[in-house]
Amino acid sequence: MYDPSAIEAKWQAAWDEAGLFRARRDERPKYYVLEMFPYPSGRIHIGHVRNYAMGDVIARYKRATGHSVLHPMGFDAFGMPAENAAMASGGHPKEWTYANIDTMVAQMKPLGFSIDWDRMFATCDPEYYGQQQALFLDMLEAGFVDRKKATVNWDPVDMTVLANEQVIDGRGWRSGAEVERRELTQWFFKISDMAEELLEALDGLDDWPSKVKTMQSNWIGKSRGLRMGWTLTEPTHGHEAIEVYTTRPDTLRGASFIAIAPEHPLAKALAEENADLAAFAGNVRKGGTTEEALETAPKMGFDTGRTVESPLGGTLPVWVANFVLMDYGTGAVFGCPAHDQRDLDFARKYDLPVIPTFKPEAMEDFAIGNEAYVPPKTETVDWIDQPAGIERGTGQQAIDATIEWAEAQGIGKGETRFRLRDWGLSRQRYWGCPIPVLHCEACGIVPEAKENLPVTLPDDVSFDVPGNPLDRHPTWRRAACPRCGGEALRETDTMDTFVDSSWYFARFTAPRAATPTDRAEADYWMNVDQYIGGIEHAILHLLYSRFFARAMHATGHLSEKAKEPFDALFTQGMVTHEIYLTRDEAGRPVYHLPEDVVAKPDGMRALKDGTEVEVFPSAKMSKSKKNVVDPAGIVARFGADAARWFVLSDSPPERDVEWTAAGVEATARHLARVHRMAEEVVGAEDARDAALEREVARAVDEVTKGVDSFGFNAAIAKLYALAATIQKSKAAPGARRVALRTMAQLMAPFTPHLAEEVWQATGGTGLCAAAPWPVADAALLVSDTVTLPIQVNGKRRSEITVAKDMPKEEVEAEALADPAVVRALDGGAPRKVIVVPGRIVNVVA
RNA sequence: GCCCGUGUGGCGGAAUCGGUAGACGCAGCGGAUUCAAAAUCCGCCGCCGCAAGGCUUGCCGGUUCGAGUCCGGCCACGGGUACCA
Repeated sequence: MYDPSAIEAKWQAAWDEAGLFRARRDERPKYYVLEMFPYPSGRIHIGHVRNYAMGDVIARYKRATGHSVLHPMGFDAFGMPAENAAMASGGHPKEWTYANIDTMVAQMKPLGFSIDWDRMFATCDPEYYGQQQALFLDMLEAGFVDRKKATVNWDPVDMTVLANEQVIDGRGWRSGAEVERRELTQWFFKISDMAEELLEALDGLDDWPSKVKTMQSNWIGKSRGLRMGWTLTEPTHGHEAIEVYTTRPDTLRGASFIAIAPEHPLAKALAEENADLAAFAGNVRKGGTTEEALETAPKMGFDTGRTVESPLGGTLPVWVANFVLMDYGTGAVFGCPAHDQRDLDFARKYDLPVIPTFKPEAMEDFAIGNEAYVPPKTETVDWIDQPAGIERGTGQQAIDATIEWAEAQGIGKGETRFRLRDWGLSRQRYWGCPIPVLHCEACGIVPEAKENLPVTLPDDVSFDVPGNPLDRHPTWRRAACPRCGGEALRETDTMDTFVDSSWYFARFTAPRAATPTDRAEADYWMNVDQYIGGIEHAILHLLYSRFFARAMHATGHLSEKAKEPFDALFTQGMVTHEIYLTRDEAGRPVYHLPEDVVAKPDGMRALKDGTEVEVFPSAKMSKSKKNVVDPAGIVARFGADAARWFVLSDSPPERDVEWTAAGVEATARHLARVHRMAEEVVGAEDARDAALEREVARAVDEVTKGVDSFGFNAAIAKLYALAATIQKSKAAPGARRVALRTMAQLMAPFTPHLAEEVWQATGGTGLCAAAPWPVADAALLVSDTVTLPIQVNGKRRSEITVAKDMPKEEVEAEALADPAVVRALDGGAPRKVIVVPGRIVNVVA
């Protein structure tokens, strides 16, 4: 009888006792596998199970192939939800967070992951964030840190800064007030200084998904363009010209206006004497700071009445426009409506000229309607009075030629720019790592002395009023200036939680060290050989970690090779589930948990009262839609092995997987079958069977390849097939016993507890988790015949089985003699016969 | 808006290099066992068609002896968009 609850606890205790999962530096090659650590939201969900099951497959497999494995776990424990919980129910973020961590660890341990729990930490442990402060001070000293203005979401009613997700349709989530953009002085990491290096090093990341590299490359956004000054017809407020940067200098002749950001110094100066412009600027400041909000906002402009001289003759009007951002380039652009949709919309709205500078190759009648003409820069077009003299050529040729021309004319200068902006790390929040600096009246901004670290968060805070509790704390801010000893005030900004997650992988190599890293440990364990996490982290987290690893190398905390900290990256998909809902009297949706719904012949019904339930297609599990599955319940009913096997079985790891009750039940049935098969051969003497040995060898080969290449679903499919083969085999019990023993090893990364049970029942020595991975006998994998499909005109008509090394001519003759082929040819002679050895035959009639 | 993905039977999905589309699993159907049921075991199972055969990988077009796979255009859905993590 297969009883997961009994065997799983037993084997977990056995592994613990053997200390199998404690990472040790020894003579074996090391392997560091890491899953992105979780946020302690309350309980683990089935998506976590899938993520850690994948890492555990790798960890157990690598251990079996003779590696010394580091497989740690921790918690990304600072962040907004803890403060939100404190606001909602009056607790303290610290208590909430640590209680959640306890719950989640208690949920994870029964799943049997081969984690070195001794290394666990949370980023909100003073031991961790104190080292983060030390790291920050080293980075400050090394010139990686800056202080400058940044734009934030300001809630004018709550008088507080809002996160982007707290801005809903341009309004504050609590106050409902219209949010406005406001500039604050903030701390920054100078990641943009590293843009070129972060871009170029992507090339070396051979084991990263190319989509992630493409996304990062686009995010960094290297571009070559032209920077030029447009002379104001009349100098004003100390401005003689407007500096503009453009990546499309080839469209210079089509420029019909200059647009500057509302925060541009010239716009600000003009607004001081023009109430209408000031009102306009105030108006366009409304709304959130996200790129999406800015890009999709209706385009608005204000004509300043000023003009600039065009280097090509004539003058252009100067507008203030909401779609020009001070953070990008110079805060000013020229508008070329003919070849930019945004500029065209703007020009149509405000009746500005639309001047084409090129048209499709060899086209006579060409006019711009309400759609800008924007062909790829690689397409050849005909140019109209192009200043650099191009007549027919690609956009890229014209861009290069125009930059050269502009430099020769002294109009402007070619310039390489990056889209990547510096990383603003200041947060006006309590539950984060305090930035360890002081503001001293005498000395200015002074770094805290390292011996005073950690700068810990005060516990006596309240969340009944909006804003940062550190700001209003009666005593916490006051401290002695480390330089002059006088009175100083602590910085009350805390760090972005992305800082916490940008070096935790390094800390795992020596989680209790008195410095951020212990170089001997870090040099041994780094890099992370396999990193596994969600695609949602493709850009920010991974880019910030790459930056941090470089900064940590520069400050002596990591070696040269760790500058790219993640050798291989795998991005896994989500676990989804159907959504069940009924309606209340007012027609509002009422969501139901999967366990509260039952399938009846005529559809889904609510368990409580039998009401008919509407079923919506699977979507990412979310608490609000109640389409969540709690792993604790699954483990209790079906066992950890069933949960682990199922989340990996049905879908390729990089894709989403749909959780279904039927699926996990089928898994449980299969695992029970395997258990039964092992019981049947207990006590048999080992025996041999050629057919079984061949099948086992094939399974070893395919499962190994599957595990090596993240084809977990394919490996599991093969394990299903192997179980069926063994079950149906007429071979002696002893031969099945041998086959099952190897199958236990192949199953061990997926269902480690059941594997131990089968291993023991079939006479395996010691723990299966400690046994070396099986190797397939190459001689058993080859076959001397091959079956070839035969196509006629690309359609499959027949197949033939021939010797593997049969010459092409003989294969062709045999194929043409095939009755089905003769019939398909209908007496006609083949025009051509294509024989792809070992693959296919195609007869062209 | 912009960047990156994904789209294959009733369902989840397979097809590692351009070479038999639908492995494996679910659901369904038929049978064995059983007094009966559960459990278990065996078999069938893309669509249309009595059959021969035809059709079929989101839609439209292209390259090729041959396209789920490569190219172009569209549609839908998902991720990211710098203060959610």
